[in-house]
Amino acid sequence: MKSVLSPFALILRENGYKATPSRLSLLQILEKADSPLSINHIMKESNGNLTQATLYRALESLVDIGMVRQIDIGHTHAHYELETKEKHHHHIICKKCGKIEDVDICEIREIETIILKQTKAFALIQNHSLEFFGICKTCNKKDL
Amino acid sequence: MKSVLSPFALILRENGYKATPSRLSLLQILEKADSPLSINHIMKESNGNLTQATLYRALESLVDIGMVRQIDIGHTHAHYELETKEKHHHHIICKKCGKIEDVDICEIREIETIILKQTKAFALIQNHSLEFFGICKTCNKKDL
DNA sequence: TATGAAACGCGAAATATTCGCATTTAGAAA
DNA sequence: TTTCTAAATGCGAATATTTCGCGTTTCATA
Repeated sequence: MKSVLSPFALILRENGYKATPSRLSLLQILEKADSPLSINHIMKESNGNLTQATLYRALESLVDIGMVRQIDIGHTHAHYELETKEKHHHHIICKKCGKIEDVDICEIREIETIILKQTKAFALIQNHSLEFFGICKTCNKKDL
Repeated sequence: MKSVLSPFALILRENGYKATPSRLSLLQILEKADSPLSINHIMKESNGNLTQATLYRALESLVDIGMVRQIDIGHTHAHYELETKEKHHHHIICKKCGKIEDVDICEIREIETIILKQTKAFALIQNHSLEFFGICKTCNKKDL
């Protein structure tokens, strides 16, 4: 009886990584999330399926092959989000309360082409970060 | 004898912060730098003029009023750069060797206008992060 | 189903950042 | 100029975040 590989498992193998329970469980957690998650958040979600060291190592491999995106939302620790071609997006973060909203516009690919034409030193661009920081309407009202 | 205030000192005061030696010295270090600096780097440059705690606190205030920009170049610690209207720019970072080059194009202001029209939750955008990650030509050759 | 490289778990080490509190200081006010 | 006070600093310790070493387990290939 041959088991069917999940799409996630398939991608992992294609990239030379083993489809381990840790990685699959991490991917499932990220898949359910509707905003970038911190290490602590992921640990709690995992219900003991993930060790801290394993989580860091799993994230490293997934970021490496582009399945996961590491995001800096202005804290002293990173956040992580599933990266898919269809849902590629960025964020706007409220500096007061931390609220996060997705930003779907991304004309960065075009800018990347221009950059590669201008640069003398770089051969290729693999990815980019783009986040916006501001004040949400709720916090803005409170400040008057 | 009235002493003349430096431009940096003036901006600090306008924003309600004291123009202390720590802050001015930090600003001078950042002014001389040609790429975003880490805490360690700044500490070394400062030749004992800055304590670690003071440095973190100084950076916090300067980032707060927009004189300094905190930049994530994909390490586990932040980097800092002087922010000026005239020289606003972004970066492209080599994932292999860490080389950093400035990217001068920035059409993000226009995107910000669009975002504010689309969003229901956000009142204003104060700043943004945008960095590109890729491979420099030197590292790219080595990889063949 | 045996095998080896890759991944894991554990605990400790290394980094990075923040905090508490006593002391000093910038800058406003007298 | 001198006085005064909130703000800023220095020091050392605490906290938070990330990485590492190493013995054990497991995935995936043959």
